[in-house]
Amino acid sequence: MEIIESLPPSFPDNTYVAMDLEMSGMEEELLHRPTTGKFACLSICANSDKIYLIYEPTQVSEVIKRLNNCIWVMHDAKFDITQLRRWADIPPRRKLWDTFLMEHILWGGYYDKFSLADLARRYLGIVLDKEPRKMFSDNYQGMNGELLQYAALDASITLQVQQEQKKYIKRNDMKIWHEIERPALFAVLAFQGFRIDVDAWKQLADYNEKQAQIIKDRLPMNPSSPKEIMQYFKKHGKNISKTNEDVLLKIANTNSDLGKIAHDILEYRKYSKRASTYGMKFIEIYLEKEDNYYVIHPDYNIIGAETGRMSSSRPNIQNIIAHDTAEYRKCFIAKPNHKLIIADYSAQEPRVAAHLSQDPKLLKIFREHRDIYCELAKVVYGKEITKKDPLRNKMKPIFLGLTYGLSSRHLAENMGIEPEEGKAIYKKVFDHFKVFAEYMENIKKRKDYVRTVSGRRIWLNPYSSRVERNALNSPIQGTSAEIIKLALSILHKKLPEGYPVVAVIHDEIVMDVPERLADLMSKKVTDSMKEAAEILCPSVPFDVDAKICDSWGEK
DNA sequence: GGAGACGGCGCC
DNA sequence: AAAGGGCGCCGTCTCC
Repeated sequence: MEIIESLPPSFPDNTYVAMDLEMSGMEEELLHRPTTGKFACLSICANSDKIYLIYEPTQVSEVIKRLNNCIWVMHDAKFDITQLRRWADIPPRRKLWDTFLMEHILWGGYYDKFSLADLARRYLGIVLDKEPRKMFSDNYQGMNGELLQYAALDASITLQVQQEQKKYIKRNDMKIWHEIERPALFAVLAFQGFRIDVDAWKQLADYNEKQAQIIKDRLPMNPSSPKEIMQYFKKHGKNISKTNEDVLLKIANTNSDLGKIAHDILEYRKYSKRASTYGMKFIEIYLEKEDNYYVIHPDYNIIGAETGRMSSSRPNIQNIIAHDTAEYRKCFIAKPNHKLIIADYSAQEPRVAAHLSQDPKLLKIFREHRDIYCELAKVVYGKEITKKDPLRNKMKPIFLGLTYGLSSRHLAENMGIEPEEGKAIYKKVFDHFKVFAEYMENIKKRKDYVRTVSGRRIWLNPYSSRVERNALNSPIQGTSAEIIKLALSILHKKLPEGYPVVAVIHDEIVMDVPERLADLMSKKVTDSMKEAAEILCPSVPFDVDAKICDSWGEK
């Protein structure tokens, strides 16, 4: 391996060129933000034996310029591009190969590890020593011989992995990359910060911390310890093997001393969850000042789940409390003189299921824009109900449950009915939606892989007890994920300058736009979401609800 | 003292 | 007969 400590030349057009950026002194919690750390080096490699290294960030823009017509190969390009944009203009580009995302497209569900070291071992039989990386984070003293080797090797390995991956990549995998994942990557890179009402959040954090402490003080054990809870209950004549909400709620409903304890533990759990997961840490670590207000920028993982769903972390914005209270989402607000647009698909997964199964009765319901849950009530109870009927909410878990293989027994438990009744409900639903039932029966037999509508493979583990449920659910969840990703990128292309998306939550897009543009932007996001669904699931119309609000917590 | 598993629970 | 699909984060606990 020859290391050349200088700028790379201009390679011929469409040369695969691996790049790997090393940063020093990055804060662990903020690896996804261009706000901490310093440029250490960039290694560039078009031939795995010859690596160019630069140490000066001032040279980044020249490198970018010289390599503009090459196909960039990066392992987790989201990180490198986020950081490199501190020193050079890098618009969305077609000529990009992300070995990390490509590996997910190829082997989602098959492997569960996707680091460069994992890929090096899988494809090249090389065991990478990740120890030297620590020298970039702790106490960085500038480049030395060992670090130089390490940085150069990463670029070389990335290129070699890409060359191996290429042998497995089929035409359709490239289509998924170029039409779904790569555009979604650049859309996510363009997300803007989500403003937070810091004072309101702090007040919630304070309050819940205090409440949790009050209850903890009067309990005879550490209520955060399932072990201690079980020991305590055993000592008082009640054997339990789990201490989750279902179990404790049953005890809490008995009129006894233990019932009071169980009730208190559940209360404690509620407050302490809010004080910890949604507490001060959320505020202290991730806040960024922007003009005279504060925003957060979560880290979106483009393929966060094996199904293709995105995930979010640092902080996870996709699990902010929504059902019990709106006060948390009310802390997410529009910027000064702006409005939030909250747009979500109505019954996205049932529509996807209709498209995948081509069940004529399901298709008819959606084509006539009827409400799937009201229709379900008709099928199950023979009752015509309106959207306001409380029965409608009871129907929701039925269809959702079906799509991930919920057993009739658990369905009955959730609905608070007898197991036989649960069974009867399933029978009625399957008898009515016959083609859907056949689709489910067929797909759950698969043991190798299933596909989404784009043709993405999701590998199954035939030895897992979940294999049937995964087979049922993955095409539906995975297709839904593709729809929202495509919607994000269609919207991105409509708004290349200043893409005002601030969050995406599986079937929902949140934008923060100047008030005067609110109606226009609301239409743009709605149209983009409908177009995306139309492209991937053309047999079903998708309805989108869009609201213009001041906070995320408004109904 | 740190890593990782686990129980638990927030969301879609 | 049968752990309800997918995540990330927290505190606890075990192990090294």
